Amino acid sequence: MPARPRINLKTLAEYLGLSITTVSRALKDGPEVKPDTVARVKEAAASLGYLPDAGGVYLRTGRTMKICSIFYAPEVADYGDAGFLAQVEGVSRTLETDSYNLIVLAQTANQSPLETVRRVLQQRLADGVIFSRTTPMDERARFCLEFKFPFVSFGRTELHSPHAFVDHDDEGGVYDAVMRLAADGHKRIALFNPAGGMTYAGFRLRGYQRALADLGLPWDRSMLVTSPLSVWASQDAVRDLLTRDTSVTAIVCANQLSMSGAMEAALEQGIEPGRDGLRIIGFGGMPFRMPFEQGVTYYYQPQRRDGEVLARHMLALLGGEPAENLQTVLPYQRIDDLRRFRLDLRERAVGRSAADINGPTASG
Amino acid sequence: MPARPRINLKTLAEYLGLSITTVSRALKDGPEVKPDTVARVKEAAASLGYLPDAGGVYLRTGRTMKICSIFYAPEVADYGDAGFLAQVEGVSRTLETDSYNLIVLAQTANQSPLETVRRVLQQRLADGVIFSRTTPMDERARFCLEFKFPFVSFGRTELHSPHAFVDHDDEGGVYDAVMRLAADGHKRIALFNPAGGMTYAGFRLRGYQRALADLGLPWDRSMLVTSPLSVWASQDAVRDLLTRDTSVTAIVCANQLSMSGAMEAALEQGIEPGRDGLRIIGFGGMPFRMPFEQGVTYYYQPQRRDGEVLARHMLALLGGEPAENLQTVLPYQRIDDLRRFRLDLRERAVGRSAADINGPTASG
DNA sequence: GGCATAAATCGAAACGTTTTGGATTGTGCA
DNA sequence: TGCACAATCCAAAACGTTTCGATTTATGCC
Repeated sequence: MPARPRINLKTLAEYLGLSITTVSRALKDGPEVKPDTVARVKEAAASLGYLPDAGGVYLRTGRTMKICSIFYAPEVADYGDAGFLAQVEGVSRTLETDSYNLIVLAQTANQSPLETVRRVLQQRLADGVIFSRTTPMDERARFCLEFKFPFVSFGRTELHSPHAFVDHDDEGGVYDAVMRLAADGHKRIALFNPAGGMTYAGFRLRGYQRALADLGLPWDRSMLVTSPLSVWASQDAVRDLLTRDTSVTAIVCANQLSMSGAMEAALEQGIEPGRDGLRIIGFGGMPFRMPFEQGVTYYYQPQRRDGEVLARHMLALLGGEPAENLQTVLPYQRIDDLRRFRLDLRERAVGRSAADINGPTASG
Repeated sequence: MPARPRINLKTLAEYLGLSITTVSRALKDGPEVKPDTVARVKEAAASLGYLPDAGGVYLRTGRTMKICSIFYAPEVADYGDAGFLAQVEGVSRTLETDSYNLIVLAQTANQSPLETVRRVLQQRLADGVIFSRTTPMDERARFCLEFKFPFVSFGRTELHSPHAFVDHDDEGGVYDAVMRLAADGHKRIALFNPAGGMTYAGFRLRGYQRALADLGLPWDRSMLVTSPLSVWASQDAVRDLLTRDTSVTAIVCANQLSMSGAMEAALEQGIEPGRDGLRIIGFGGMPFRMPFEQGVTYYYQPQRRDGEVLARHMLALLGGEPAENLQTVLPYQRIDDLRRFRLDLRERAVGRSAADINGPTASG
């Protein structure tokens, strides 16, 4: 093992001719320490390069100074990143402002969602956890609430107990999408929702039904497609839909993978995706290139900004803020011209300003 | 903070009527502990749910039981993941077999590569570090060698001191690509190499030049394109090439983002990418859909398997294995029919076997 | 100068685990 | 039974930091 940092509280105390206690207290702005002494201690610590040893702090206080973010490997690792790493960057950069570091754990296909969270708590891997793909009665949320393990979910639950979350306005997004499609003359609009019983699917269905009701359009159950969100599964599901119902003229997709799958399926059926064929609208955090982009509308969630909000809520939670105050529903940013948007992203990338990359509606 | 696990060495020792020392020794198969006692202690530990407290272990031994993997945010987070999360899954799953956990850190655009590594060491965030995008005289590798900080690089350096690495056979891959293009009649073959002075660019250039020499084709410097690897930068660079030289019939691209960029640029010039127009070959770990796939050859690096090898080298290094024995160059797996390959991946995904997803040449 | 009080600093113990070296117990032989 | 040696177990200290409560120093008043 490499040598330990040579400066610890003991050496610092010896250097200053003070006790370890006083030095520790001074570094934490203890009110019973003379301001003179505080300044002297801090100056010496800075000039000697003292860094607190996280292990010592943990053993005494029980605080690991780590937050764990869990990603669902089958969804992310095989088919491309839907923005998780952008979120990781946002989370970790924000945590660092409070000396926290982010641990990333993969939940593989053969693990239950709860197993990974349980492990984080049992092994004291982190002071709190961030997880997504929430369900209405999410067992992880219930576990964390029961054991008082701090967490911020990316997505809501329907639990009565308040807890911290960051989510997007799925109901509003789908409502907007359907209203716009209807304004373009579409009457046979399908909704593609994710399989897995996630909470956000409910919000999306609600937005869909509300828009239909407001439009005076009938609610036709066969217009609801439910499927896992891989390109392949999406392609299958949309193929089925288009085969059994040729009157469908538009699909509101769950994410960009399912948008790609829907485009593939349309091509298979000899239908051109886009404004003149099958109209495709979708959601997501990574506007990378899809088979077709013209006539595609994309509801964008800037994941880096999302990550920052997640981290801020987590820090506030750890600082004692009540969870009721840490519940944020962020708007989607609608992109009607994906190509233009990606060009804009490109120009901003040249400027290399991370804050700008989050888009003009970033209010974080 | 949540309560600490209630079972520690003290409670276990009291339960067994032994000293803390003996219990600790027994759990580690200490040779001076009676086999009877060892078995008794282990059984009690298992049934009472004893888990060692990582903080206590760290404070005494200096071992954090964590490995840190650093990703370069601008390359990964903005433009989509080139397989990093698949690698994360492979690394973390393999580390877990030795009770290690993976920390993922983002190196942002305004940080130097060394800064993140230095921080990991100074703050004792991990026992070792994994980083990629190595340069020939990589300052991170030199730093780690100087301070004896264990590391495994994903990519080689040209440093004299031996160190552990996992890399792909870039020279062999490009050699193979050029030979095959030549066998198809191509004589004006461009090489698209990454900007940034990374070691692997040298290997690729070497493979390119060696193939040309073996083929008796002239080495024309204008056939070498160097650019950052975003879709946008790639598109620009290939546009420049095609504008100034219309005789180019094939490009060996650095990764699939640059393949996409090259396809975009070809389309701009009214050239059809593929077997009858501009032939495009590339490398990468994430065979997601590109604008064109017919006539495209893809040298695939299965990142999950790569991650497993990285983790095994790291564990061996920490276990005292000399770095000279931990240097692995993995072959690329050539995919001539991307569409077929993705269908195969899909079928395997249905089977949900992670080992199979790495492909038939996985020798890991 | 002595006393009371406040300000400032300090010693000791705690957190969980590992490891060195000592103490205790068991065994074999004269 | 006593001695020497091996097997087995144990006490104490270390790691770095925080925090409780005690001790020391400084200040103001009579």
